[in-house]
Amino acid sequence: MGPTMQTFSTTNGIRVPAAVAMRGADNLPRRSPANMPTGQRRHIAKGEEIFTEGDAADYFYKVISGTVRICKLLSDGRRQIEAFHLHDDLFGLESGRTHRFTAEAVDDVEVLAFRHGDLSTLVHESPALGDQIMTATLASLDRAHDHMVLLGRKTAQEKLASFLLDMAGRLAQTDHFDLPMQRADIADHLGLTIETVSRTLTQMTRDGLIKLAAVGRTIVLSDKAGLQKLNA
Amino acid sequence: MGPTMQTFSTTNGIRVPAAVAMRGADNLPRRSPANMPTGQRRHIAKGEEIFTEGDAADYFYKVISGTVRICKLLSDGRRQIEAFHLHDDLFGLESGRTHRFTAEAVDDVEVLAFRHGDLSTLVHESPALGDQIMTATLASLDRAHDHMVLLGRKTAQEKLASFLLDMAGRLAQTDHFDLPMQRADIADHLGLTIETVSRTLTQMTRDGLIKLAAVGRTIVLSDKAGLQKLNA
DNA sequence: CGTATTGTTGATTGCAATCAATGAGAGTGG
DNA sequence: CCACTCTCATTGATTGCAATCAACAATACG
Repeated sequence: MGPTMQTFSTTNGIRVPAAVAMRGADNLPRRSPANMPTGQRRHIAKGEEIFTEGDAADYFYKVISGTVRICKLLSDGRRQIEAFHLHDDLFGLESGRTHRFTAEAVDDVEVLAFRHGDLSTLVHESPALGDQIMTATLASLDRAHDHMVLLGRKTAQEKLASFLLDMAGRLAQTDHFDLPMQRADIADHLGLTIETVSRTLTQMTRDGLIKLAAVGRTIVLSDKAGLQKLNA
Repeated sequence: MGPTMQTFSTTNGIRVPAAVAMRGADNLPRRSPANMPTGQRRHIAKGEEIFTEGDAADYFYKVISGTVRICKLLSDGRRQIEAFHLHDDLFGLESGRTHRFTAEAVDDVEVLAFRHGDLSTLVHESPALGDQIMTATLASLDRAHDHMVLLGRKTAQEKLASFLLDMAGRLAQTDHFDLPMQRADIADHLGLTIETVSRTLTQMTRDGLIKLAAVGRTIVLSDKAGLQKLNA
């Protein structure tokens, strides 16, 4: 895990080769690296925001480590978390000049920041890179579509089953993992309240579907098949 | 309105110049038109499907006229309509080799079909076109994000206010328009039941927010400010 | 050790779903 | 042309899932 990784991430919704970020210059034939925009490393402390809705979209980002939440707020404070972004995910790409959502660090986060204005240049000079960003964006749209089904048509239990299976796939290869976010984040991602999240997890524990550590963040999927049955 | 239109559509979520579709060849310097993929006109009758989830993603499409609904189904028949696509909107672009959702004609529809495999070639040869498709896709992602807030965090009344204002903006410049889709489509788009859609529209009529024709499809927004107050 | 934050559990409410019936058109065929 | 059917929309009665209100427990933090 790290910036030197050159394989595709296959567990993330947005698949971008790490090489794109770190060795972008090498992808451009007959160009000196000096001409190239380079991802700029940035660290964001837990709870801090990376950008807010309405900010100028000067940069887009790629997650190196940690978890980023993308959210939108209604005027009265209701919040929807559109997505959590993990290692290798891209976020902050915009069609317009400003960011249409807020990005915050769920835990301590490291990202690479790319000048948004360079996107077009990058794509011009390396069509393969353009393809990959396009693919990543389409994959993100895919995930958004799946999440709309969840928000519009699934029950609380189904929402949590889907969420846990998704996070397990992205955070670890095993059925044993620690959630990086708190209940309020899960609730605002799934269109529920924290009470319902808590109650549903407790019920799933009673049903033998999962095991919850006393601490609350550690999850074991003890009946993956049972969870998958709730998923579709 | 037709294939000769060369201006941008500004009222749709996905903005693509019509010229891209119909005169793509002209955008490619020093290339014979014979080499170029051309949009293939297709007519789909009301209710027919354009492609189904799982189909090979051989083509992507651009709406010329009519309304297309994009949906996903759960195994037990619950349906989520991810989006309605109107004039000039692109749909059916995929990151993988198969379609991840179903596209159906809400009413009689005309589209242009483009070979999906040509996308990469097109973008290679005309970076400007690539930018535009990229922009259209990002705009689509934007709309998806807005819709997630609606599905996850808005009340039935707020959902319908948002929906009516959106459709008014896209279908007409006036506050008087005909909805192309039936109540079941609206319900499955907003994460509600047809009964709740009907009741809420009736209540909005009583509140003087809208006027409903006896036929049911014709809507007048009589208090746009009132609706906008419900929107955020 | 005291305080703030986060998570769990209980009691109750309320919004939208479900179940059910009726009405209004549109299309069909006798 | 008119019954007949089918689809679509509305309205009413009731239920039920998740939200809200409330208290408390557990953990982190200064």
